Amino acid sequence: MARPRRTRRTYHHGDLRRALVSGAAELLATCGPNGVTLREVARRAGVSQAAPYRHFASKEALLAAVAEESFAALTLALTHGRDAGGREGAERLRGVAKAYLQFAAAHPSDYRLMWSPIPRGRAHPGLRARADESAAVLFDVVETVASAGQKRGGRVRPLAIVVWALLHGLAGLVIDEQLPPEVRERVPLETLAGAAMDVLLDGLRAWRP
Amino acid sequence: MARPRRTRRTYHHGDLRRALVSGAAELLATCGPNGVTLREVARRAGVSQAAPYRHFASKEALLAAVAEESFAALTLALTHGRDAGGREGAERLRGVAKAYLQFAAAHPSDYRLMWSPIPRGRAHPGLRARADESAAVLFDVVETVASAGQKRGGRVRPLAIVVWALLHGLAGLVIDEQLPPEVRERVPLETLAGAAMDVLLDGLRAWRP
DNA sequence: ACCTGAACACCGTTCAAGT
DNA sequence: ACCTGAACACCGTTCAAGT
Repeated sequence: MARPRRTRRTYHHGDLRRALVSGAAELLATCGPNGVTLREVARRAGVSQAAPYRHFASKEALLAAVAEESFAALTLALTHGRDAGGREGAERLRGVAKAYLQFAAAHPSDYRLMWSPIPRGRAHPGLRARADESAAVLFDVVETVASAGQKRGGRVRPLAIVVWALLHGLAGLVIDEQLPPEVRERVPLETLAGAAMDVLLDGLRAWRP
Repeated sequence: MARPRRTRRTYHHGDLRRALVSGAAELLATCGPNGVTLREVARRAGVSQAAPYRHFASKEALLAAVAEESFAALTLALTHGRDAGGREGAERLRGVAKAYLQFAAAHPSDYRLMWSPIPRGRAHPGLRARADESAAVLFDVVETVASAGQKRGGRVRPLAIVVWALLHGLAGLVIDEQLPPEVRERVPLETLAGAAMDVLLDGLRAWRP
C-alpha cells in the first residue's frame, strides 16, 4: 500500500482550498449566513486563522467559490428535472420549474447566497459563468416551448425572462415563508410550479396565430 | 417664542428612537447593508454606543423598524401607481407593477432588507402587518382584474400569488443586475413591467369562459 | 510554497454607574 | 427614565516570522 489512509492527503498538505470551500458550505447550511466566519472555517479545517488567505483573497472570495459550486449543482438539478418528464415541451418546462423550486426549498441558504450582492461585484468570473449556465438551461426549454408558436419575431428572450423571474420570485416567497399559510401547508411545490407555468403557457397559447 | 429652535427637541431628549431609525436608513442607502453598524448609527446620533439598547433590543430590532418604514413607503407607492393610470382594471394592474419595480430599483438596499431573513423570525409583528398591507394592495388589484373572468371558483388567490412572485422576481433580477445587458440598457422598467403583466393578462383572458 | 503568532481596528452586547 | 464608560467575546485582515 503506497498511501496510508488515502482520506488524509487533504488539508495540511494538498487540498486546504477544497476543505475551506466545503467547510464554508457546511457551515452555511447548518448555521445560516451569520454562522459563516472565516475564523470558524479555519478552525474546522484545523488550521490557523490566517491560513485561508493563502487560498482566498477575502471572505467574499471564499463565499463566491461556494456560490459557484451551488450554481453547478443547480444546473445539474435543472437538467435532470427537464429530462425526467418526457419529450413534450410543456412537460419539460414543468420539470425544470419543479426542480428549480425544489432546489431553492432544499438549500435556502445556498440559494440566497447565490443571488446575494456579495459574490457579484467586479471579479469572480467563474461564478458568473456557472450562473449563466444555469440560466441557459431555463432559456433553452422556454425557447423550445415558445418557438412553435412564435409570433412577433424574436420575442422568445423577453418571455424567458418572465419565466425566470416568476420562478425566482416564487423561490423567494417559498424560502422566506412569505406565502399565505393555506398555500404553504397544503400546496406541494410541484403543484405550485405547475400552476405557475400553466398560467404562462396559457399566455403563450394566446400568442399563437 | 416658547421653544428656541424647534429643530432640536429630537435626540438627547425626546426622540432618539426616531433619530436611530432614520440614521440607520440613511446609512443603509449610502453605505449598503455592511455599512449599517449599531455603533456608527449611535455615533451619528451623537450618543454612546450603548444608548440604542434603551430603544431597541438588538441590531435586528432596529433593522426591523427600518424595514417597517420601507413597507409603509412601498404601500404608498403602490396605491399611487394604481390610481395614476385610470379606472380600467388592466391599466391599474400595470400601474401597480410599474410602481413596484420602480420602488425596488430606486431603493435596492431597502428592498433587499425588506425580504431578508433577518427581520422576519418570530417577533416584529408591526413589520409583518406593514408587509401584509403592501401585499393587500397588489391582491386587491388582481382580484379586480380577475373577478370578471372568474372560472374554477375561488381561483383568484393563486393567481395573485403568481403576479406577486413575478414582480418580486423581476425586482430581484433588476436589483442584482442579472438581466442580459441588452434588456438592462434598453428596456425601461415601465415597459418591462407592462410586458410581464401582458403575458399574465393573456393567460387570464384564456381562462375566461 | 505554505502556514503560524501576534497584532490592529473594528464589531454586538452587557452592566455597573452616573444624572 | 435615559444615558455613559468600560469591559467581554468575538470579527476580518495584515505581516513578520517560521519550516
